[in-house]
Amino acid sequence: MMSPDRLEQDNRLPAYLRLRDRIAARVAAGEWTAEVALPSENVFAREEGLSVGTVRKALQQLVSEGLLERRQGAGTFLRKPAFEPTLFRFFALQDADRAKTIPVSRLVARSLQTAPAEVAEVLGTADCIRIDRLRLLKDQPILSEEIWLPRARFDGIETVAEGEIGPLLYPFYLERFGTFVAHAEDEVSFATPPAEIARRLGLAADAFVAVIERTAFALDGSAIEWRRAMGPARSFRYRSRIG
Amino acid sequence: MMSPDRLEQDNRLPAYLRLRDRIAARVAAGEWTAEVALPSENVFAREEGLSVGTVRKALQQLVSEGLLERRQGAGTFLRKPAFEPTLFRFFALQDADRAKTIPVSRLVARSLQTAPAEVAEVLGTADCIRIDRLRLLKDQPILSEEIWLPRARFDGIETVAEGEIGPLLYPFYLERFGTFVAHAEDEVSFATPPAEIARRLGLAADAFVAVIERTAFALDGSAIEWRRAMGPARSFRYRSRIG
DNA sequence: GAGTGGTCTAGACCACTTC
DNA sequence: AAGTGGTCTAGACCACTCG
Repeated sequence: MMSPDRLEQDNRLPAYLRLRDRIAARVAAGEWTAEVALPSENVFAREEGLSVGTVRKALQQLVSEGLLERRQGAGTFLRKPAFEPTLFRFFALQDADRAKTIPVSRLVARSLQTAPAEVAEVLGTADCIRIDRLRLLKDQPILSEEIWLPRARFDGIETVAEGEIGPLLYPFYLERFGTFVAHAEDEVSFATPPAEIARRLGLAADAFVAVIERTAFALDGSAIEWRRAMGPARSFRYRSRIG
Repeated sequence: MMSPDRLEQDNRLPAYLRLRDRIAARVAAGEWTAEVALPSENVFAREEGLSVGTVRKALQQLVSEGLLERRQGAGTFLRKPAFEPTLFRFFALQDADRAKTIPVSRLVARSLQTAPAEVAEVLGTADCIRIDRLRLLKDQPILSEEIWLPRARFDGIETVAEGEIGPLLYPFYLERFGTFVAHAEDEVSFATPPAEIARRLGLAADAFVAVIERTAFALDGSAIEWRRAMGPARSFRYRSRIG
């Protein structure tokens, strides 16, 4: 209707799923940036030539995926902080105030690299960007991260000024590359760190670290990020909700 | 309609939520045990005096909560193995076949106890049953668990024959006490174990263990179980899906 | 008070499973 | 062929937010 030139995949998916994708794309394109309301159900229904019930179903899909939030009487809004909460689950928030003290991020290195086989298999390509990042809480290094991104999707991120990126990567992915992280899979384990990592974290050579390996996925289910984070085992806490 | 003597809480919740609770209660009561279909949408609608759309919404709630599953053309079914998958996330399945080798469970001790303050606060009572359990894979102890249950809900579980309980507790909670574990919150950390636990696990005194502290919740959101599990850190893997 | 999302109804047609 | 759940429509009324 609106843009038949960019029809994407119209392979007979239900109307509410196709609408979901269309709205997600417009969100990613930055059409309704801040905390401004999206069009109402009725407006969407008229514009898209669908019934209100179908529009509602599409919107609620996006709510359940964390992209939007709806407030009765007020409207439908972006949920920019989406996924932020999950970033706090790594750290031992043993501060007196376990407030939202976002750890400071310091980019140690960024470069184009050929991903190791394990990573390339997950991301579907070996043509990658690697980011090494150190995260600190109160000047104490608490996490050393190694992040792999497919170059096709994140081209140029290796040269973006560090100040532009901010402490949280997922909001930046959305704003800059239109890529929304819909879900992720984590795997936590325990190991002795490589010497280089131990040094970065200020640990003894025979210390132990917790290891979090994460694969992040876009709305369409494709893997868009692989990362491995290591932090001192003693102060490590990982929170998770099941079910 | 059917049993007005047990009206529970009719505090003006939406009809579809009240129906959800009614169906969940009947499931818990064992009304449709095996892999037999539940009544169809139309039957429920007629019986409950609601429209099909409302019945559908209640059923889909239960699907999203993991109690039921629906198959187009076939019907609506119980999902007994609910929550089983999450029980495998603890273990390093480094076997050649990473099949569903359920670890063997051995009950070490069961007794009525006053719960420590930390646990009592979560469960809402200090009048508890404590279960100590050891889990083994190929005769190797891999997890030592300390489980706290509110006595009001699980009275008698401390004397049930061990053979009746089986290796998985959550299905047993459902079958015996009508308590469905709807979700849980885990917290993973690493520590040096108490001497007693180290001994049970066959570890050196200065070894590291992974610690999983879990609170499990019923459908109505009340906490029904607290447990702490410890296992050798080196062979530990914890998988989690976010979002 | 106008507009929003939340609930609920009463249908229709379709895709699928089962017999 | 009959019955099931999945999609979609076109309304209704309500609870809530906001100007």
